[in-house]
Amino acid sequence: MEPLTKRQAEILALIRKFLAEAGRPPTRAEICEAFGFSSPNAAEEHLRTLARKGAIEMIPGLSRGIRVLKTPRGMDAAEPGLPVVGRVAAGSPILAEENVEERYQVDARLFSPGADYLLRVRGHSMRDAGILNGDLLAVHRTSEATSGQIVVARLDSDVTVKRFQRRGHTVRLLPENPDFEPIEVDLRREPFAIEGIGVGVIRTRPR
Amino acid sequence: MEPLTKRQAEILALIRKFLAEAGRPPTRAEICEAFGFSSPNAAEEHLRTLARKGAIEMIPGLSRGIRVLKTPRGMDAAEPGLPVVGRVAAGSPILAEENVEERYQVDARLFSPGADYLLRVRGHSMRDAGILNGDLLAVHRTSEATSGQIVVARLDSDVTVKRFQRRGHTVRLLPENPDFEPIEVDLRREPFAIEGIGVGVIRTRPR
DNA sequence: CAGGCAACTGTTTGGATATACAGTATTCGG
DNA sequence: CCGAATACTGTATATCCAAACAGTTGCCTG
Repeated sequence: MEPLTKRQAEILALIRKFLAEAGRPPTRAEICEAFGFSSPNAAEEHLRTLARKGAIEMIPGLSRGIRVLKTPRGMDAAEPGLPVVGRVAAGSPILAEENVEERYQVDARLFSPGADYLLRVRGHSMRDAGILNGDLLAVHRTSEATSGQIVVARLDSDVTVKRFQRRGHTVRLLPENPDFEPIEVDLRREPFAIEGIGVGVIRTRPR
Repeated sequence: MEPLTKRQAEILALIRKFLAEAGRPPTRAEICEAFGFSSPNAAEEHLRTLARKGAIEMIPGLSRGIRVLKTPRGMDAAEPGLPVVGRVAAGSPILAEENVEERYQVDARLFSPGADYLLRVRGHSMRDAGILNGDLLAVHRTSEATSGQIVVARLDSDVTVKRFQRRGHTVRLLPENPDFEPIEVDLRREPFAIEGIGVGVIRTRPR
């Protein structure tokens, strides 16, 4: 998005505020009133500029036909909420369309660092970490992890959730359930990638 | 709010949908188009009825001057999201202002039945049910529970989370951790009330 | 069976709104 | 110093829109 001048940013902020408080986009006249303009054309030209720069969309002929488009960062404001990723097809990117089951609107402030998606956990290997079969793991996308963190890892073509431990060329993926065995990966010989780190859990039904 | 007829509920649903998808309230004409009406007066009369019944507000003279008012259950537009209840002061209602730490916007569709608030769980007595110290328990407000459900119960002036079991005049509150002892309550002699049932869990940091 | 209500059709009107056109002042890069 | 862009004033107008008025149909209730 092209950069906005200070005044243009003020206009955009007003549109957002109006939308949030009144539940409808402002008219040219209402923008004028808010800023003290005496001509509706002042508002009209600001709107045209904002539309040209990609900040808003104007629907011709409609009253209050203003739409605020995506926010500067976080390209995916068009699809609000966090995507729920189920079984990940072998070889496909984790957020590929085919893997997304649904989207849930969840407050970003809940997790830090912020969650990028929710992964539906299969199996009981993380039971003792309080992550049960069917739970949604809130995942922050990153390829870096430190020992002790819970990671979403990709092995060959399998995606798994385990506690991460690294020693030199060896990565150990530790389950949190004595019934399961740790996985050892030799980074020099086997494919391995971290898809993200666990930053939270959402369980949608009680146990 | 006065009950709506089927048709009126459809109109209200359309307004909500329009608002969510287009980002602005519909005009009379747009309502007509959506339902196949050939007279704007059909929409006008529906809107008047909805306004009279308290479902919407109409601002006279303004184009698209429709506001959807609070929905029947606990989520009013003024205070969006679910309140987080921390330590509950003895004797005070669980949702009293002083007990609410914060509010988080969380998609209502996540839980069924719907969650009314989030209770911050203290202690480890429900560890084996995957509810850890510091977790947020999503609670559906009700005073009824069936055996086996996880309940938020009030004993004397203490609020606790346990698995519910009832036998005649006796209620047993079962922890999910062998280090803790079950609590027995004789309903004829001791104060006891169910505040709600657990419908989900949110953990905001990994373990 | 009369009367009320829900759910429409059809028409009209004044005010609300978007939008074009004609100017003015200021700033800024070339 | 000139042209372009920003940031406005002021005026005008076709169209959008809310809202009123006059009917119709079917259903339910007393």
